[in-house]
Amino acid sequence: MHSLVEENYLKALFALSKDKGSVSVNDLSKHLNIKMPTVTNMMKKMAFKKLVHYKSYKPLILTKKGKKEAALIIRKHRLTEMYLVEKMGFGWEEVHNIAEQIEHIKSPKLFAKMAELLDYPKFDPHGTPIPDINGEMEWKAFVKLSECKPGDKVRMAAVINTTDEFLKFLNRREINLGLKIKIKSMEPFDNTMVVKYKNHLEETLSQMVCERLLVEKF
Amino acid sequence: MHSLVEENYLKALFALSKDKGSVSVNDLSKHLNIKMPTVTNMMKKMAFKKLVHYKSYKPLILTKKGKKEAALIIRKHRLTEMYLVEKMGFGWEEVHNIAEQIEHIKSPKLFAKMAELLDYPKFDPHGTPIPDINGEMEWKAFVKLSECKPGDKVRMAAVINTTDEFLKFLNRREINLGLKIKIKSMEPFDNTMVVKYKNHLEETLSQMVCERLLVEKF
DNA sequence: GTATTAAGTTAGTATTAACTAACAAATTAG
DNA sequence: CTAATTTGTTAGTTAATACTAACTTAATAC
Repeated sequence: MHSLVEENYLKALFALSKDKGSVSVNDLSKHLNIKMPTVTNMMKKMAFKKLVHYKSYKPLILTKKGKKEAALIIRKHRLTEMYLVEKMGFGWEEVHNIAEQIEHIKSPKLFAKMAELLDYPKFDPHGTPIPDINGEMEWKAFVKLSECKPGDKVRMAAVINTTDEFLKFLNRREINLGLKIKIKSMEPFDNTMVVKYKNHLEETLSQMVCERLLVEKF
Repeated sequence: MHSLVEENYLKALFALSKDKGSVSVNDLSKHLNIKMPTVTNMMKKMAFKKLVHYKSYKPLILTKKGKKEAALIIRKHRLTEMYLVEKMGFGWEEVHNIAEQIEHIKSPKLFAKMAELLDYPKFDPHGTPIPDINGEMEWKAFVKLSECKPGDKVRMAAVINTTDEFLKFLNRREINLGLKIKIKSMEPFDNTMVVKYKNHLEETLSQMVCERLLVEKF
């Protein structure tokens, strides 16, 4: 089994790679409040254990195994949070620290029981998915940006018909996977959308563009 | 705060010193499955922290502070066991390992909530006392059955050192918590006791058994 | 009351997971 | 395109907690 420390690295890698699919040593270092050399060393150790793909100076990428193990820790964390709130009467703001500790408990039975008592939830009350016992999450289906409504907050999930031209267009506007976008308005006559993201306070996207961007609502 | 490792030493010291008040390095070493030199070192460290009185070649004695900290860990252990059984539907045999881990969770709130949901129990279902938030236990009223005299009428209050074997033994004889027992006689040479209860008109209990049964006189 | 055995200690080593200092590679800016 | 900045790595150190081997003190046996 893995140490508590390795579990925390796994969790951080998983969380940070949500967006880009990979993580820099620097990001991980900052996120965990652990100096970079320590992170580098740990990555070598975890690479040896086949939890992460590691190449000097290259971004860190979780292996399939690493992703699954991370998901199982997230599962324990989310089940615990939900159990504490729904069954013990805690407030949502109180449970994070407790779950942060309980997620490391080695006892399949305990978490199986929590899941049972909570009726095998697939999402927590925030709508965040809870991985199942195999580490699989049920992502809500991706939708085209063109199908969203003003006010929606979404995250970039995929791009359809990725021509070079189109990717350059997206790059120029700093639109990339994982980007959080808020939809400000939509013109009904030509289906043009006005959106806001990062430091782009107002960006207009044509219907053609909006139909090629798949997003995840949150 | 103390490390998980120190907490385990505290707990072991507390458990082993129940009877004699002090513990040998050797006993502690065996109980924790840790070699003696390691124990010696740890005792010096814990003596520095005022958790244990340590003198070379002398028995180990918990300080007042050490006793309190140990009791608070026991409290967390017992509350957890009880919560798992009463509120989550676990069987008693399943909960020990889980409680062994959860007892190290740093969250006064979590255990306060467990205590609340269990109605601030002073004893677990085995009759074992649960230390309160100040580390104080209520077992003053109880005496060992072996310390009673013929003619005494007593009520079963708790069981010390509850191994599976011993619990089965008690079950076979229909001895359980709350049972009223009358002491008929005691053999002075081997301290065997003859007692009477329910429809058992004459039952003989060895000294070993009598020392493990805590009763309340009335 | 010495000899043997058991218990306890000292010294030195290993591993895990952190750190700092110094250097190297990659990226960004002018 | 070179210089400066940022990012990443190497090397060496530290603290906690374990170990073994060797030695000392205490307990027990005859």
